[in-house]
Amino acid sequence: MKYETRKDEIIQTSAILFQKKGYSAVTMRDIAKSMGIKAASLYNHIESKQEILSDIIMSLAEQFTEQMKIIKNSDDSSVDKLKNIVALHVNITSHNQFGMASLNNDWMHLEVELECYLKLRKNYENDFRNIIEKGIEDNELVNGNPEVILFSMLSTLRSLYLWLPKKEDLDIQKFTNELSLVLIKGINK
Amino acid sequence: MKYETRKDEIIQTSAILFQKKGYSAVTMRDIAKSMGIKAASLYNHIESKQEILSDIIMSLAEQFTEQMKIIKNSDDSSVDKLKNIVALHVNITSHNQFGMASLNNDWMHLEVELECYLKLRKNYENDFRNIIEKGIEDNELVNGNPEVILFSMLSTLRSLYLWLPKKEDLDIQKFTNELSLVLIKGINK
DNA sequence: GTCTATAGCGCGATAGAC
DNA sequence: GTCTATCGCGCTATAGAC
Repeated sequence: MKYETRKDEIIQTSAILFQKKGYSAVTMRDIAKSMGIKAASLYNHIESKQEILSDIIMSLAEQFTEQMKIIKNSDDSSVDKLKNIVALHVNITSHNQFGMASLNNDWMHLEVELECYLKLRKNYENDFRNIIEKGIEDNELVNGNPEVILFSMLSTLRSLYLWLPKKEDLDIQKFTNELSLVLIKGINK
Repeated sequence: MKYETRKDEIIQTSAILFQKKGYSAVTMRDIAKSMGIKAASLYNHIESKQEILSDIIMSLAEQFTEQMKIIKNSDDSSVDKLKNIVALHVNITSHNQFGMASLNNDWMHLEVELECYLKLRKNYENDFRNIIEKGIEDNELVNGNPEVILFSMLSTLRSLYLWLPKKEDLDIQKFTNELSLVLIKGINK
């Protein structure tokens, strides 16, 4: 069976539509039509359109938070921690292509959960930054601007949702290694 | 004077609002309110909401197309061409922070101009890819996967609009150099 | 659990006074 | 060039039959 519950089907169907046009441009009628039912029927399974968005975004934000906690508390070197962060983004994105679009582009349309989301996001970025700064301090990384390094890596990792779907027959493990090489070792010969 | 024409003011004001909430979530009443007039008055200067979006996106797309033509036809090395592309993105983004958000996130809401936009975008990516492939061929760049290199660089450059505004007292030249270093030389010691 | 019907509201855009 | 008033439509969400 493709979906565990009808609510699950609504959320996954919505995520696909939200990726294409964004939360605001997708109507309840669009979602219902994709499922072959009428818009009013959706409300037997969900409270509101807002609840759909909130479910998509917050479950992903919590996955990132949980995994980052494991990575930052490990005994790995800073470079290995960065590689684990790359792998984390590739893994979550490959299992939630569509939801990642909402996480990146539609978080500002959250209502009650907005503040909580922003806090999780800020903490994640701080953990990421601390790992980079520790790597520079320990002479594992070049003595560059940690903000620029953070920005570059995070921008690439946050864009994975746009790019992974294009490579359907992708070997995830191989791709993760290639991306780590480009992001960490650079491209200059 | 801050704006050349009233139409120019509408477009720049809209770009700021589009960055915050996206094209679909911004209403003509929002735009008018930001300018201290009523929504109906906007229509003395523009044809439609769609025209605002189209003006923002297409003028930027044409700037990128024009500058890429100069870069790809120059006699520079591949690495220098890549550095010029970095500088191009930093320059355009620093002068059009808000419009770059629409270029990245709201292009799918274009109507008559959608096809033209997609063509310009595809050509731009092809030119970028060719420069990377030439660099690998000539042994200037490491023998990595050119698609992964393209993806990583383009993701970072396309996210600049999110990041440049946070660094208000930024030395553009210095930042361009730092970013080129990170993207091309990598961060590993 | 899905349907039809519809409430209540806000949207983009237009008409016409000033 | 801006205003008030309004049209026609589509939106989220609800009520109640089946």
